[in-house]
Amino acid sequence: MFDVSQSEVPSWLEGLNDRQRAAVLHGDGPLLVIAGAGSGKTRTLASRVARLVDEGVPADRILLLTFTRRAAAEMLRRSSALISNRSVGRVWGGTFHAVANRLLRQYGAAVGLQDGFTVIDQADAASLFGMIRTDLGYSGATRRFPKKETIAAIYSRTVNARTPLTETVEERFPWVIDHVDALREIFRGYTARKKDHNVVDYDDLLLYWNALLGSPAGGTVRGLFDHVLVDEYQDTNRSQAEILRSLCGTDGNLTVVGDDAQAIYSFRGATVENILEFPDSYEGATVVTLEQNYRSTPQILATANAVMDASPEMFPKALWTERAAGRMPELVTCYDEASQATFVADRVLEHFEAGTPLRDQAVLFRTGHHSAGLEIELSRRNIPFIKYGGLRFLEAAHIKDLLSMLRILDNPRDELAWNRVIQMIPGIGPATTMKLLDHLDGEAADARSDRLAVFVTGRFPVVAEARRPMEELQAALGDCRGSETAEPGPAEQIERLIPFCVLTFERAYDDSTARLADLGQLAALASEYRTRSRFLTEITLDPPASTSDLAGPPHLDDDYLILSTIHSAKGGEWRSVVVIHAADGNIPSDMALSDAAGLEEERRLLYVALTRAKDHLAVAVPQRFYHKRFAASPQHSYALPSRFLDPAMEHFEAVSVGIPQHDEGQLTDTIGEDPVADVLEDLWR
DNA sequence: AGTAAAAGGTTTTTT
DNA sequence: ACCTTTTACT
Repeated sequence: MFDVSQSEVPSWLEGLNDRQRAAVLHGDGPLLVIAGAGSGKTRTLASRVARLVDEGVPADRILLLTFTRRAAAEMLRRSSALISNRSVGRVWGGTFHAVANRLLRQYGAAVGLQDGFTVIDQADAASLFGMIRTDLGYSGATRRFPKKETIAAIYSRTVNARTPLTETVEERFPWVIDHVDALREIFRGYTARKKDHNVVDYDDLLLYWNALLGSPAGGTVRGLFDHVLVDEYQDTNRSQAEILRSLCGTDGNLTVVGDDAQAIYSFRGATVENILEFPDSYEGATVVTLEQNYRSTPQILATANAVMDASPEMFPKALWTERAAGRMPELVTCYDEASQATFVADRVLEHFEAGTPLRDQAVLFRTGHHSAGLEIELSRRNIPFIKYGGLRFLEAAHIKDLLSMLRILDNPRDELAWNRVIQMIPGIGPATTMKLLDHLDGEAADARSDRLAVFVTGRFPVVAEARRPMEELQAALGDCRGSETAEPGPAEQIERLIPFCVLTFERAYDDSTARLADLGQLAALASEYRTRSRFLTEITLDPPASTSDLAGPPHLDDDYLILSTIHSAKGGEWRSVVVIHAADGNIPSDMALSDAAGLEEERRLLYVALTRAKDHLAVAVPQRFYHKRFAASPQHSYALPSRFLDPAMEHFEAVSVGIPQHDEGQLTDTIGEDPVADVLEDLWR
């Protein structure tokens, strides 16, 4: 089977174990690689791509689908390093969504998509749902109607999981069960509105790609690729599985790699059935299991395995390692969040002094805000850090303002963008905006033109305070549009729009200076793109990690600690990992307790977190934490370590931090943590 | 009539 | 700390 002679072992086979070699050398037909945590999955996939190219498959006929753009870039970089004479640069690499976008820009007409469509992100989708909800009169009339974000989540889940609306609501959103009929109406309106505005959302990208494969153009698209490789297959949803099946057929050259023990995206409609049922769906599929872990010490691996052993696993595998023994993982009981932050900062500096750069250390947590206290402590101590997950650059209101202006230029039918931009003008609210847009559309229809053209040349009676900003906006948009032949680059357009922001930010934001500075950052980012349209699409499909979270002294320069949600840490590995807020209620999250499947996913989440560590692992549990339910009266309560840690207790070394002597062992008897505060609370009650 | 300020309620995780 | 609804003010 291997006709590779000993004398000339290709570099893409060097240092691989037997299982990995089998995956790399697998010929045609479906291949499933079950790759346990740290089992050299990336390397194997990169080697396989290298082998294909080396053996003559044209690079641009290979499709590599990954979970993030970064992952694709990293894998292709490693592939390139493994082959000497040919380039791997033209491999189609990226997320399902990015590839769908690329294909639909070219072949979208076959499924009724119009040229120049705009891709909207989850937040935009939510805004659109908000508009429709108001238009249909569900805002004031009905009590306790779900928030627009919730509506968007229900929609997305229904579409991605392909479950009927009623079922989605019953199982996942039982508290809105009374509004199913209203939701149905809103969803219909949403679909129609997107078509009107020539916009597509994330879910549409997958739906249209799937539809494209079933259309007359399907054969052409299928014919583009000789090999398709998919990473993180356990986190694909039904739409994605259908796309692959349609793209490759049941006996095509499809390689999927994943680990059912690391499935953590079911909230997004991902279904672990995709990977579990792969051998049935693709008869004759070869299955390769990678079980040797190259990442973690035996102690860390034993801990993670103990957590996972309590869960029923469908693909049996036992991770093992040849690595030398290391230190026992620590279970750190902290008095409160403050002592947890102190512990983390101390520990990070300790490792740093001992030679582990900050970027080889990570702090992981369940939700974005769990790092808030730590971030303050790190800033105070001048430890630079960067945070992944949680709030993003793109989600900030002022960034959305500016991007909306670019979107108007790009797609004058983008209602969402128009609404946002026009309402930036002082003295103009929803009612005036609606009137203005209606007026524009009327004029545009008469003149057989678009509303942008009418807007930049027209004159509109507005209240005095709105006059100057309005004129500035018209002039700026006009300049950005340029002439038919010469349009300024995206960065220049942003610069041109800034004066308008100067006029409007003052009123809208109390920290307008900082926000204006961010726009400069955005321009810098945009300068790397040739066209505005490209810039807009790329930034919504692959949003940058936050920029302003950097702090710290110059001498540490490019080194920074990694803070990340566990979800965003997927695929990462660090020499030292600290998992914080590992209390029951956080992991598992209180909200996941209602069904068994949700609980299991939380367990896998913890497993993913623990298996990121190479040499050092610590799990911190603050005993006392504050509920800020209503900002008025913060209540504190006691937390226990995550229930998932119970079966792993013997693998941990117990450590306590910040617990006052007299408090130890009698926590349940404590009456009031802060008697003075309690007295005052009583007085104000 | 429409906008801006103030009060009131509030289920993570992300392409 | 944020978004939606209510109230006040132009």
